[in-house]
Amino acid sequence: MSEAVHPTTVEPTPIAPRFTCGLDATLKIISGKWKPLILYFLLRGPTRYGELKRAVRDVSDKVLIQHLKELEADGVLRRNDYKEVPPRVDYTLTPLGQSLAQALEPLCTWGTDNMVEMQKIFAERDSWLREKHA
Amino acid sequence: MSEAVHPTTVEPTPIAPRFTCGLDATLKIISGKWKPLILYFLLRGPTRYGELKRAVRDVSDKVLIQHLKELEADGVLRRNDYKEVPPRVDYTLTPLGQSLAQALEPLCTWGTDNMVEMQKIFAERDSWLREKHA
DNA sequence: GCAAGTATGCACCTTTAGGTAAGTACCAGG
DNA sequence: CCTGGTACTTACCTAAAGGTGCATACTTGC
Repeated sequence: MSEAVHPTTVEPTPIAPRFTCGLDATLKIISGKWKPLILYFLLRGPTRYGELKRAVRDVSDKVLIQHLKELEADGVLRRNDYKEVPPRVDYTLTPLGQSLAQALEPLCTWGTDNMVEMQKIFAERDSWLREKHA
Repeated sequence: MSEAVHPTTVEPTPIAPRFTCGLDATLKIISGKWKPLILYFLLRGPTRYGELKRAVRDVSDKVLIQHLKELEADGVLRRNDYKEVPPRVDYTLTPLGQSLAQALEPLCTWGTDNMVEMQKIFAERDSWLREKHA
């Protein structure tokens, strides 16, 4: 590599900004197995923890909480604790989160529109994996 | 809950389709550290392996190839092998892939629009992690 | 009085996604 | 003739993401 020839040339910013486009930034926020689902579901309005848990099927408590905390720290949702005796908490999208969730809609639509092909693809994918594993 | 009252009502399909909406399906396809980036980049037209590798910074050969294979198997892109002596291969989006990549645009836009806030958030996130780890 | 539901916290464990480093077959260029 | 570039492949390893199960503190319903 030609870089190795240079005697450690400049490069004064070790902080790599590294954005192909805004996509990198977005992905950093929504990466997490259930995060897109959570955000998208919250478009329906304030949601209690329990509801969310039931909505986002198969998510474990640990991970759900963890994701919620991260999303809150990232400023896309807000946690509301009503300080009631049987705990009562709900989650809302911030304006930022709302716009993000809306940006997810095309993906949702795409999935819906191509549901049939997806079914086929997943079926093939599964049998393909089975062969490979056996 | 009133559901518990019902004596194990119907539910004749044990094959769980499990789609909150099409989002689940979409996520199954684009989940992979670099997949969204790959798809989005391919919107620019046929791209050789090397170009792609250089475009999607920091991706390793192993993973890039792997992702490309999966995306091909999922029918969103096509691999073109020109069977030439120094290998020459390029990748193109299928119509399906094209529509998918287009559905990613809002995410990209969102990231760009909120770049400033993202910078702040990531900075805070990092120092937050550092505290926690130390 | 005991189970269940509320929203979590924590310790532990497994899985797997991704990275590293090597090798392949072939050719062009210095 | 040896290095570098093409597009991969394979074996191996690690870090991290996610899952499981238990505990909490309080209340209401059976």
